[in-house]
Amino acid sequence: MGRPPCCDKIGVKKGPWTPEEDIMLVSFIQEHGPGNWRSVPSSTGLLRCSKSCRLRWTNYLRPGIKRGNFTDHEEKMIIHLQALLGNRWAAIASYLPQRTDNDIKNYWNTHMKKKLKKIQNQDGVSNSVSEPKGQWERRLQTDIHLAKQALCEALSLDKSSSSLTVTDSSKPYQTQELSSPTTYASSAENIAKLLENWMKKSPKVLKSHQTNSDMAANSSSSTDAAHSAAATPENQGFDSLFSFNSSSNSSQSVDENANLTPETSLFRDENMVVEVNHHHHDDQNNNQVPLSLLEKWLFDEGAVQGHEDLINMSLAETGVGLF
DNA sequence: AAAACATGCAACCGCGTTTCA
DNA sequence: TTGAAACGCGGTTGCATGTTT
Repeated sequence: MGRPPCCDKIGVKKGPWTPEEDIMLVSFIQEHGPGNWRSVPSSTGLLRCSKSCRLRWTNYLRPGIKRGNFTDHEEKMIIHLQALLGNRWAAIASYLPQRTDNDIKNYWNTHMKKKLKKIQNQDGVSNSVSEPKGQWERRLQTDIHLAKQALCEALSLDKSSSSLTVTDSSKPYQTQELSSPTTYASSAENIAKLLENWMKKSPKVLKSHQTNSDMAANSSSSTDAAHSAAATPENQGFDSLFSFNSSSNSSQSVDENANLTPETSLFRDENMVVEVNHHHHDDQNNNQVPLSLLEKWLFDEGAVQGHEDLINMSLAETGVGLF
């Protein structure tokens, strides 16, 4: 008597997303912002469950995502953080703002496991990466540090009069701004790039998409639009479609987003932003009572150090010593 | 050239947690 | 207070692509 899968309803489409669907989803998010996923399928007409929409956005369409080619630094971060936190991919991803948890998980399961196994075989020592001794203690300590950091940043948020810039305390290395329609621009670039790649594939791909019965309703017009748009170097069709605020960064490629701006990093945790956006004043009013005690606790042990310090501490503690 | 096998990654599934009526 | 719905996360799968035989 398990829970029925949310996507088992009749008429809910599964499988790879088409460019048309991506456009529909991004268009909706441009207007309404991310979050409130349950209303997305009905509002957009997408034949997808809300879960699928959220996943597509967070793992693929969200601006600021860097794909492929993990750098040495990122790789080391992942190894150390995995040793420290275990398979808490979302937590690990919070230290790598341009990477999604799914991406990191995939990278770990494919590249890293292999690499580490190789290294372990070379050393002839069973390493502690998978489940190091005392991991629970380290995990607990890390969580405490993160919690302190979150509180610290919440306090500074409350104290600052600025309502434009907030920091998601659970997402290190990031700054965030209030959500506005203009911040969704780079999604268009993501899609444009996707479409380019999509069109580069053999025509059979296109054909397979077109023959999909689920697309029958709107294939004639939208597929043509995608085709013509992707067929031109400038993706003109989509330029017009995504003409909103494309001037500020339209020349950037997805990879160039590697230098994450506050604008793009906004999407690291959309719900949090929306939350802040809507309830910032409420927070200021409602959270004051317990903070004095928390402040005391925080500052008794000294100011919470920066994220770098946390990482360094964690890395020193892990003693993985792979590099 | 083609079959078999390996790899990488997007997407799905199940379940614990949170939210809300 | 409670139960249903939604959210979020980690594990897993399926398929397209690349490599080897």
